[in-house]
Amino acid sequence: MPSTIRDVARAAGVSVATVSRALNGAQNVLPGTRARILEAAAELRFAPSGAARSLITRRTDTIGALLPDLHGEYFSELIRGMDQAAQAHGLHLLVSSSHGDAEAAAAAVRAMNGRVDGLIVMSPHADAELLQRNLPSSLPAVLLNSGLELPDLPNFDVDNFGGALSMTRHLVQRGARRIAFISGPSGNHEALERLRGYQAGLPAGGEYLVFEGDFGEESGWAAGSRIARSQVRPDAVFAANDMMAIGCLGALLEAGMRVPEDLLLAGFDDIPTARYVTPSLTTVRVGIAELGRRAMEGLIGAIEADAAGAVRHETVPTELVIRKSCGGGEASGASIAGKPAVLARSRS
Amino acid sequence: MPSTIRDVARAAGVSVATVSRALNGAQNVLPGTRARILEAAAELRFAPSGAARSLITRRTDTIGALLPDLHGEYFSELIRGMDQAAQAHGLHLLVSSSHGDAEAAAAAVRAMNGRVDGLIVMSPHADAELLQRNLPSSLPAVLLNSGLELPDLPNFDVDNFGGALSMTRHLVQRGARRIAFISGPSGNHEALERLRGYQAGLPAGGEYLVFEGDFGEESGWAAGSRIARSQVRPDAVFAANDMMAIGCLGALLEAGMRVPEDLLLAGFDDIPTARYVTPSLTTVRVGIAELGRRAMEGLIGAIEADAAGAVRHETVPTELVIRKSCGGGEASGASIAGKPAVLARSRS
DNA sequence: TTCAATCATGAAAACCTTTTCATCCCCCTG
DNA sequence: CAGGGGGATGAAAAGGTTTTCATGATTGAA
Repeated sequence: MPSTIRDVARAAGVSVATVSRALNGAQNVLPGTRARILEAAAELRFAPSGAARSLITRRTDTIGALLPDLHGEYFSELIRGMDQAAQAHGLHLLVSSSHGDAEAAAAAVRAMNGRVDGLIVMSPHADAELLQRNLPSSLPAVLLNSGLELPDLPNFDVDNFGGALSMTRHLVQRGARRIAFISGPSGNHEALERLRGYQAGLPAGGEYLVFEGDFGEESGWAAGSRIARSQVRPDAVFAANDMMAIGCLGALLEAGMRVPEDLLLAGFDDIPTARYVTPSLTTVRVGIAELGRRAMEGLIGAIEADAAGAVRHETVPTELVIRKSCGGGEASGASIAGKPAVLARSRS
Repeated sequence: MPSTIRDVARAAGVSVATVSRALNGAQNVLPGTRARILEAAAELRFAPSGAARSLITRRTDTIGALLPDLHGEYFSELIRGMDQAAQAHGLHLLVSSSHGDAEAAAAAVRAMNGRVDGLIVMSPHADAELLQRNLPSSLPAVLLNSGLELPDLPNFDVDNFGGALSMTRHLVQRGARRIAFISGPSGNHEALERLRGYQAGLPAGGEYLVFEGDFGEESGWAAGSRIARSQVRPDAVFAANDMMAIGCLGALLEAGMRVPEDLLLAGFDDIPTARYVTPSLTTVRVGIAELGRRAMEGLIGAIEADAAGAVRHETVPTELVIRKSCGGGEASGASIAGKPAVLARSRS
């Protein structure tokens, strides 16, 4: 059994109140007393029980993050950004993931009660009604990439539309006339925004040419095969994320096509791998860690302000990263160790 | 203010004890009573306070993970594996990272007291003495990749030695005579084990040829440049991790060398990117998620057994993944969407 | 019909800390 | 010298839940 504040008090010959004061750095305790207490605490290896403390304090110094998944570089970066901001404020991070259905998501939300001071929610199942029903009214929360416009919950997302728009225009500027788009899963909000951006970026009269994908590498490969075989080949392919672009690249190369000579190729996200494929992949950089950091900062702000006149909606800008797959960018060698080049910054 | 069990009791016209019983699924409560309570709880959006509950229960249903960093695919995978196992047991995951020095690591350990039921520690600063001093004696813990042999703490690590040994032998078998090794940071336990494996795998009289690295891409590039310029060039390079191998590859290609025609190349870890570089990278696959999962399972076992006659030390085996950078493996196209081929499995 | 046993329910303790309020001592000032 | 003020300390309440023990009722058996 771990030692309690009582044990320390007894050992130091003072009351528990004094121990609490000494340990929490209150000034009104005599230096001698404090020294005695500190020594006793160290001796007994005392560490206050977080549970008891948060029960009375009503603070847990912990932020919960509800994520749909933990797979891949995207979430790694997201967690890193969130943790960084949390750490800067002396907070811990409690992650909860893979709640496959709405029921599990609701349970996850409820399970956070009394364990966290605030919640970052990123879940396809977290619709307005579910949140309203399960989120304890007193628990501050922010949404991530939700696509929801809730009156009482701030939302943080990426400028998917603006990024896709810039990229499409860039491809046009590079001389592409027929630009194909490999879409993400149809229900996905981010995928839809990127599709909208592509559409908006096409020149007047430009052909709208969409292949369905699901953000997975395989679906990119499938689309690539179809593109390679098509009668009138597009002269550029823009995939809604990097993994599909990479899959597509594999199919194109296998079909004997050359990138970027025969076809320009672009992705979205700028996952680390994008720099290392051959040819290196032109893409839209999303500050994923930055997104996580901002969401965390926003949440912390909401917690502290309490009566939050805070930000309601924040969109993280994107950057075009031009590499060899669309004929631009760095030399082959440099592309491996070099930093990504920044061409344009989307509207924020 | 969130509603408490008291509010529910009042609303349902019963005592708090009965509410507690009903909500926790005890059998000794009349169906009618239970229904009334459930309804009242839903109405009030009641969710029990985790803090209060763990105070009395002495369980938090949370496992803490102390990590040195969150950067890169390695930790993403590790967290995923840990979370997967935790979730399977209905536990949450509390991550804590980037404690730069021993002091911060100690503080992080102490901060976990009363917040978690167990601790997974992976920290270069967590030496035996620090742990002994700061780990509450009652808190179950396991070590990850520590290189420490502590009598009372189970340790989980990867078979770094065996993996490096297999890879070195494989290179020899492919005909390599002069095999260079790019090492990891000198203080790092894993790096040392891999170096040992390389050394052990060299044929009798084989030349010991080590370039210093630090696990970063840049250091791999630097080593690659030196190798390309060297008088008597090695005919194979084995890097202690994939990032250095990739950096090395860039330098070699820039120097006009061909891989694998002029030089075989191999890495260690099998990070996702390894499949996508050109030529695809031969490497040693480490089941990172598997490692995380096992550590978590081991910890949970220790918690439940309590008087743990449990596993003291577990080493996760590695697999050789043969790709094109050493002249073997899949065709170029298939290497992008295909699964990694497994050649050999290291001793466990 | 009566006694015992079973079972649902309630009262209250326990978990461990922080914090308020009261107490006490000492020192300073009038 | 007396009174007051300030500062260190202690006693006790509060926080929300689970759990033990007691109580009362209902049911079954003798």
